[in-house]
Formats: sequence, C-alpha cells, structure tokens
Amino acid sequence: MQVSTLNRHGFTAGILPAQCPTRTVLDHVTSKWGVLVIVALSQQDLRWGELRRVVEGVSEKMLAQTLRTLEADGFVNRDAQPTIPPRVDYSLTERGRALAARLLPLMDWIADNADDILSR
Amino acid sequence: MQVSTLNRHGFTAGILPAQCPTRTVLDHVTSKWGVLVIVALSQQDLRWGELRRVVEGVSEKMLAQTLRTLEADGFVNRDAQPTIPPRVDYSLTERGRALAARLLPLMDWIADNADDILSR
DNA sequence: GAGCGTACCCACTTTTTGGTAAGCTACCCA
DNA sequence: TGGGTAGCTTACCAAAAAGTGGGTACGCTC
Repeated sequence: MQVSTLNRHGFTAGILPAQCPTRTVLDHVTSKWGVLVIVALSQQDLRWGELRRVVEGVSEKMLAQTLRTLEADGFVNRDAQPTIPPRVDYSLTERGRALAARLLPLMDWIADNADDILSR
Repeated sequence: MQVSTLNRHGFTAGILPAQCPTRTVLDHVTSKWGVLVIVALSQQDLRWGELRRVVEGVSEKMLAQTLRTLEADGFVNRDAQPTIPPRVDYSLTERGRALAARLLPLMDWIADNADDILSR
C-alpha cells in the first residue's frame, strides 16, 4: 500500500477535508477543458485561434474561461501583443510544466486503454 | 518536448478528436467524485457507508452514480453480501490499481502545491 | 468606405449536474 | 407492534455549467 503525502493533509479523518484548497485546485485541473488545454500546451505554445482548433469542440466562451482560471492559478502564461489585429500567445509556466509532467502519464495510459475500458 | 503516445491518436490534427473514446474515459476518471473515490480505495477497501464518510461531502446519489460508472468501466469491484442488513464492499480492480498508480502522483503534487497555487 | 481579421466580452437561454427528502427491503431486537 | 439497520433508488427542484448570438477594437486591404 502506498503511503502518499495525502496523509499529511488529514487522510485518516476523511480524504481531503471538504473545503480543503486541494479540492479547488483539483476541480480546476481536472475540469473537462482544463486538462486538454494543459496537454495541448505541453506539446507547443499556441495562440488563441490555434488552441480553439486544437482543443476540438471547445467553445470560445469555455476556452476563455478555462484560460482565465489556468492563468490565475499560474499554470499558463498569457502573452498579448498590442498589435492590430491582436495576437496572444499561450504557454505553460514552470508550474504548468510540473503539472503536465504528472498529467501526461495519466493521459497516455487513458489513451492506451480507452478502447478496452469502454468495450464491455 | 515529450513525445507521448497521444500522437498515435491523432494529436497533430487536433488533440483527441472530439468523439474519441479517450474523452469519455477522461470524463469518468476526472469527474469530481471519481478521483476521490479512486484515491480512497487505493488506500484500502471500503464499504458503502465508509466511502460515504471518507469521501467527505459526497451525497448518496452522487456516490451511487460514481460507483456505477467506475464499476462499468472496470475500475472497481463491487462485492455485495446478501445479508440483512446488506453489506457491500468496494475495492479496486487490477485496472483500477493501474489507474491509481498514475493518479496518485498527480494528487500528491496538487496536495503539496495547492496552498501556493491559490494564494495569488 | 466596406469589409476582413483576431481575440475576446456580455446577456440570454438551454442543458446538465447535483442536492434533498422520501421510500424500499427484509430481518433482528425490544 | 414498531423501530433500527445498510445500501441503495426515485422524484422533484435548485444551481451551475455551457451554448448562442451579438458586439467591440483598430488598422489594413480592396
């Protein structure tokens, strides 16, 4: 049985107390579009329009919202050039890359096993 | 830059085609309560009532729904004894343990960094 | 001077999600 | 007789998430 650092946050009394900050971050990170944006940016920096195309199915509203959250949490950098028409580049911060490093193995595993999992 | 197996699933054309099975599994796995249930069961097998207490804040409805999904996907075992009153034990399957192995490092990292992330 | 391009924001509506409370089972104990 | 038990299910309703369509900015090209 693994002993994870989660124990330091009170696992024994119930996993992650209900209003623990971890819950909030978890929600941000594992949000439907949040994961996909992080994964997309882990491969290369992208600008707004590219993200919209690459993260297939996301609406402008959701993309904007997701990016604002991820930026506020310090996972992505927003680099806006004040040109006309505007150009905005998004990239992962150091922290974003640390997160991606933990997220990608999970995504890889899911991608590898998804067909199996659903075919039952 | 990491080259992940995601590429095999058509990353270049857009990350994870919109109706890719991966998206479905991803939604199940990263659902709010799904993650917490998996993490809880990764530490020890638990019965219904224990899960309800350990996964703080979950309602009966949500717990039942989450467990049904995770069971259908083959992540958790449901062992119901036909006693009265009933007793039902939940545990991770082999596949569930494989998933947990990828999920726990992520959770640990989030738990370690949550305070930092939200204090900005 | 009309229209295009990029990256948004806002208000409104629809869809989905989730909580609450009640009921059900079948036996055991008082 | 009737209350407690464990693990659910269902119906109803509120809240949250997400889609839609509109608008903005400003310069550049036609």
